[in-house]
Amino acid sequence: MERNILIGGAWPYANSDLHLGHIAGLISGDILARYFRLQGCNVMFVSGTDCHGTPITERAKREKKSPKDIAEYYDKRDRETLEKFDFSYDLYTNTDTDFHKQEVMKMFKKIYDNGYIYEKIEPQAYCNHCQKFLSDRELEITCPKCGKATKAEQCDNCQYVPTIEDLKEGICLECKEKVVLKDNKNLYLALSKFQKDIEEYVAKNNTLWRINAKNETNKYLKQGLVDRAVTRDLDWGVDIPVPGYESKKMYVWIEAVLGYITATMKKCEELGKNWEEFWKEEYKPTIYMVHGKDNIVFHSIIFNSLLLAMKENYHLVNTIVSSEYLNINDEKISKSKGNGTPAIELIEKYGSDVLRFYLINNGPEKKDANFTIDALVATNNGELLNKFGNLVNRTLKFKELEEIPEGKLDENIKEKIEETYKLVGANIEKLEFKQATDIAMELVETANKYYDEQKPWIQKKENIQEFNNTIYTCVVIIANLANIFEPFMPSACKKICKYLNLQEKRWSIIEPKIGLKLDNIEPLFSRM
RNA sequence: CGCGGGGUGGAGCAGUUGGCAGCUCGUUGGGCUCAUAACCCAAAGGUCGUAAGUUCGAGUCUUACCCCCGCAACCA
Repeated sequence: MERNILIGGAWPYANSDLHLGHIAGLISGDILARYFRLQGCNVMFVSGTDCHGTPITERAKREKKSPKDIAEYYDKRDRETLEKFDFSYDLYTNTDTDFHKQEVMKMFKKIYDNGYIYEKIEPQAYCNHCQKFLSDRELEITCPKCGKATKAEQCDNCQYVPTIEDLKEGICLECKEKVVLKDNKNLYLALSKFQKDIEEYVAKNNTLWRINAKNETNKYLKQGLVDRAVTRDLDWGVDIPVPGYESKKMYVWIEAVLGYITATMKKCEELGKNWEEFWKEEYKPTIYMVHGKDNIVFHSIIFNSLLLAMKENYHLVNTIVSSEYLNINDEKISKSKGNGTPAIELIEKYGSDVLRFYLINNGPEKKDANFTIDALVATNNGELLNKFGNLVNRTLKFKELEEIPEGKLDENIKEKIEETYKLVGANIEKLEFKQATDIAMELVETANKYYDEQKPWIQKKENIQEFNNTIYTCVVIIANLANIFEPFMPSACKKICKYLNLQEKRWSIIEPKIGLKLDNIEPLFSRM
């Protein structure tokens, strides 16, 4: 039976350019999507730009623009970036579409009607001058414990978490006026009701999760799940479909994660497919969620709770593919350090294959990783160009070779190719992407070794049939490398497909057409 | 006892359930000339932070200790 695979890539936040760290995390999704497509699975790979939330409204205010302008600008930038990195999303949308908002409101209403969203009235800091309720981050207080000034979320200095009483003395960060406490009503998601369900779900499903996802999720479960406010006093976002909440918007994390579903619905509508194939229990889908480590609990706990709260037989997330962080030159990526070079600038300079390969082979798969230009150059010139690129070149551009000769595929090589498909596939499914690329590179090395042992430059003079066998065998290897490397370096693979006129892409051994003219062969990679 | 990550040949790293210590680069010597001076073979180089423990056997598990890195905000 055809497997239904849903892959959700984290939604980039529309308030700054994507940097290499984002790509390092998201690339896993594209590997999975491309691999499962080659396997012939029914794949849906979705993502989009997250247009809402306070950082965007704050930025808009600073730049004297509308939040919509900001969101639209970065939505466009992000699309461009991801496209240049050869991300193969079935749909990349954004949260500012009417479709998304309408569908999310329906889901929210359903959860409300099911009794998992409830109203709570509590005192909250209010600024009379700005005429609005302030979130803790918009409020400055003097820490009662250590006496220093701090934002009201948590003391910057001593980690003290302020109580509501402490906020009475706070001042509005925007206008510097003293605030008052005033009753405010908000809707809360009853996460506490799902404690048991989520515990059971995690215990049953986490065998394939990344370690960080297990640890982080268990940490929250151990502390006990706490209900979370899902309405915000903002004017930019998705409306609340409950009477009395006309002036508020939906908490961005609730709305954005539901985007995985709305995006699937949208794409399936276009294709005339049934979106439930990817989400409902009866279709036995496999659901992957791909993101950085700070996103873990939103996907493992909140998203799954929302799915349960709809009570519509949703299948829960199977696998949390959460990466660690990427450092640049041994430093954490941060705007103040100015080392978060937009990924789009790097891709324009270096191209997608080498950056993708580097991020997969040296990326933050299990622990924080480091990126340096020196290492990138080494990967490009050593691994890719000298080994892979050169194999293709020395074979297809063999002196005076004009077409793929009629030859016999070496039996040992055939076995090696078949084994490589098996092992690379198994490692991709285990989320061991680094290991997968290492095994794929082994086939390249085997090929170069075979080539040297056969000495085709001598065979050509002494035994033309042996020469043909050697070249043919190498061409077969190259053709199959175009499949095996497809999840990692689609652009180079596309070039090979063109050279060898390969029509069929699949996850098993293929043989190219004998007699095909070898024209216009260009190097796969260029020296840096 | 704040939280978390890490200490493996010259450098950068893998080592997934404990079973002869691997990879890339670099170094040294050799081979080849098809290929983007790329390819292939061989060699040198590690008491796996320290100490103790569990075990037939530990880089891998337990305990103690030493050292390095991150933890306002922006930020995956």
